[in-house]
Amino acid sequence: MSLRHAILVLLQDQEASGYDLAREFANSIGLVWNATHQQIYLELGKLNEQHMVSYRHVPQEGKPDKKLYQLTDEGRAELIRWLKKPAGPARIRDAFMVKVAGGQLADTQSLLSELEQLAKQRRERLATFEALAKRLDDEGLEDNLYNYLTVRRGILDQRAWLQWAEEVRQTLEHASVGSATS
Amino acid sequence: MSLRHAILVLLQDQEASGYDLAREFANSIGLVWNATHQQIYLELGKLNEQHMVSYRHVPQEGKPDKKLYQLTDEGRAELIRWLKKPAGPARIRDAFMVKVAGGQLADTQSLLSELEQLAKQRRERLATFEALAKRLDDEGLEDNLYNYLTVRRGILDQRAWLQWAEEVRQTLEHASVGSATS
DNA sequence: AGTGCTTATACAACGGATTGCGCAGCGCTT
DNA sequence: AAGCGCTGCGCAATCCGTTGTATAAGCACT
Repeated sequence: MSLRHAILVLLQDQEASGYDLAREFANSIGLVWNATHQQIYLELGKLNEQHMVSYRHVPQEGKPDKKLYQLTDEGRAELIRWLKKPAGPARIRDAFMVKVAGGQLADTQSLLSELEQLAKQRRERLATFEALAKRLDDEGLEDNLYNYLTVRRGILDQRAWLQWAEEVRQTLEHASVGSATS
Repeated sequence: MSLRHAILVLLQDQEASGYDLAREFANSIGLVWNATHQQIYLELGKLNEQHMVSYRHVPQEGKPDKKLYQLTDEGRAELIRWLKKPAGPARIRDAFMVKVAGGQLADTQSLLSELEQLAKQRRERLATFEALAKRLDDEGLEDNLYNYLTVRRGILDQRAWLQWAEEVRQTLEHASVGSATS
């Protein structure tokens, strides 16, 4: 029930279009809360009706017009109210992990190749986050404290995942050498 | 769309009742895929209709009767089919992280106390997982390989989170000393 | 005696989320 | 010239998920 609050948090720093938000949900914030563009446009509509956000229409050439949304005082008040309440428990749906848990019935090779593919994505993300963390650090942490901490979470998460992936790789390669050498 | 497959994975090892599964979803598997009991009972009903699982009725005294479900050949086949397809992207909804991202507007002290509360839970989980990993190791990894790897994921995840929490604690305590000493 | 937890299953209602479709034009590649 | 991908918005249907409620009995605590 707090996609709305994730949006309000994003709008706290800068005004943005639905499309901008969708991109942020696909990258940075997406690691913590994901949403598709349909969901976002719908929620922006509701937030607007409830006077939590307002928008100005920006005509563009070559591209479709856009609506730049910003927080209203009421939106900011709602956000502050929400921040005071304890957060609900985190929910995850990680299909790959379910596959690992059921690994006995799976083909080890295809599991390993999927693992490698995911590891590649994680390495890229890690690089992005490390660059971003450095930039925020250079700009001065005082102004970017919470962004910095969020990015740090991303970094530690990627590293932990990659470390685990390395363990899995070694374990499964040994196991497959030991049992099923074609 | 793969709560069903998570259930099939759990039933792969042993027959279980809906209630048993609900407990597993609240603990081990819940870190990777969460579901409530209503969802589970509903899905078991559907899986039964589709002949992916079967059950035997077990009368009990003092407690309500239960249905012990097990995988059918068709269920196992479906699971194998699913394991071959690449897994969909992981989805997360972590409200606390959204709160951290919006931390500028929050009360630092209440954020820190919520952090400490979550850290406590994570430490407990970590201890449980470490004990479980040790037990699986003692029993022989060959038989428990995929369970072991899943538990390892849990361990590394808890450690990474706790490390981050420590960073946050230090950062925010310094910051609040620097700026807002009551 | 009353309250609340545990075991065990299940329905109903609502709201949130995913999927599919549609419009519209620009720029790049094949 | 056709196809693809990006920017940008949006509706509709359906599916998934959460919350509330119900039943039923035993056990522990107050």
